[in-house]
Amino acid sequence: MSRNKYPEETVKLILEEAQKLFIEKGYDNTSIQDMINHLGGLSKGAIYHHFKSKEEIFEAVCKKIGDENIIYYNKMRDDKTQNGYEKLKTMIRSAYTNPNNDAVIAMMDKIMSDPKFLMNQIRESYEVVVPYYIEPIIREGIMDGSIQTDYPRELSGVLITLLNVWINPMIHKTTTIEIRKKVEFLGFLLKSIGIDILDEEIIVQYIKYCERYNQLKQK
Amino acid sequence: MSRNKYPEETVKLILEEAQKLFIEKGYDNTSIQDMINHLGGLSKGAIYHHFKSKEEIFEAVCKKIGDENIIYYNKMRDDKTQNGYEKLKTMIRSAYTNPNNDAVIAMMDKIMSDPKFLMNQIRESYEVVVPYYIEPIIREGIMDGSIQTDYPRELSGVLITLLNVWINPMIHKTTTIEIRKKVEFLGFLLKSIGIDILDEEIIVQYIKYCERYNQLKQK
DNA sequence: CAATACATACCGTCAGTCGGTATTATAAGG
DNA sequence: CCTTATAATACCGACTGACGGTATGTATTG
Repeated sequence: MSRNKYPEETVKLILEEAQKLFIEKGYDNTSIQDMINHLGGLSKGAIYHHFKSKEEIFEAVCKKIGDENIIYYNKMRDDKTQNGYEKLKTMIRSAYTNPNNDAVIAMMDKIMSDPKFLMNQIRESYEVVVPYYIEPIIREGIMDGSIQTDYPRELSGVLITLLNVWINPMIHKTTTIEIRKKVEFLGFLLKSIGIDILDEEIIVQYIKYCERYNQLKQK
Repeated sequence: MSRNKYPEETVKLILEEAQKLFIEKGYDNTSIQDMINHLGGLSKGAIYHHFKSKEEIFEAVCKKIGDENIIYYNKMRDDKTQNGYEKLKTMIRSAYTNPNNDAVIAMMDKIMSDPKFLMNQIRESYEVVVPYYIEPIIREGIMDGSIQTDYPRELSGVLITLLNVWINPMIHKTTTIEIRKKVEFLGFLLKSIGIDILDEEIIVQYIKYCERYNQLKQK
């Protein structure tokens, strides 16, 4: 391929293809040669001109995915029409209502089954999502009186951990019956520490989401 | 090396060396050649005679580590001198009082920093530790009246998740001040759902453990 | 003599390198 | 303002060393 006047476009092409392949086949099973084959004429030298290692490509892809999510997070956090309690609810719901189409579920599943991506996801939730989104929303809820707690930071961490890890069907496989007990218990737990936020609507939506995931896995 | 009359001894040697290297350098950075170099004369053919892949060696090492832990878990679970509540307390304590020597802390840290090992650890806690140890102990506590809950399974999962992931200094780096708030909140949370189990003694021990870990990390 | 426990040479694949080339940006001189 | 020399950049593609894994052979055990 001939030299591109705007190298960012080449970088963008590489990252898009890398993301697609990483999600499709996992980090280890995607080779640089794979990327070259899908990039129509672009050479190995080109890739290594823009990135110094496969690892650096991985990190750039993670950042790209993170940046895309942050657009939605910002919208939710800065929404003037909702109070803290409502925002937190929206935030929780967003974890499994956006991905109601099967493609996104499949993508998430691939990501979660790759330890490298999963660890990145967990770390990012503690380093970005909690301090810049969940905690500020809870603090807003404290200010406007819609949430009561003395531990906004810790509550955020626990909430994210349980949603991301414990209740995540992609990490811990569960049957439909177990799912209901788990999410009901989570509701009871949150209510016990002052946040009555998992209503029947959210619970039902979440169970539906898990069931859809289990269906997809069986095939 | 000449043929060994007792091949299990060769297998044991390989696994011991593999475990040492995996922990020291991580899974990806340990090569089969590394193992050969440390196994004094044993060849690649020997390794691949006993294991069909590097992945299989990894799984065997994980099983080995798991089996070693299970000995301690069995002792705690089957101890006739303690009731359910006391056993659960012992179980929680064991996570950070055994490893009071720096070598074990360093080992755990290495394991936690390798996504492959970490995922294995999380999965095993859900598939083995919860159903065969934590949940039975909590059920015993319900029977003998020392623990009150309607959700023994879910409570076990939440407990393990928060101990293993959220409060784990090796996953989520925290300062001494943050540690105290986190563990206090965890105590409050558990108390709110009916298990008043994190007393001042456990809290202080845990903080000491984290501080020691942070000291080791600074060097 | 059959099964097992190894040794060794070898293979394909991979991430990464390096010397080279073509294109663009920069800047000096007319 | 336009040319021209020079430097910087974008990219090529053959090559390297290391890796996981295999095939074949050999000595030892049962």
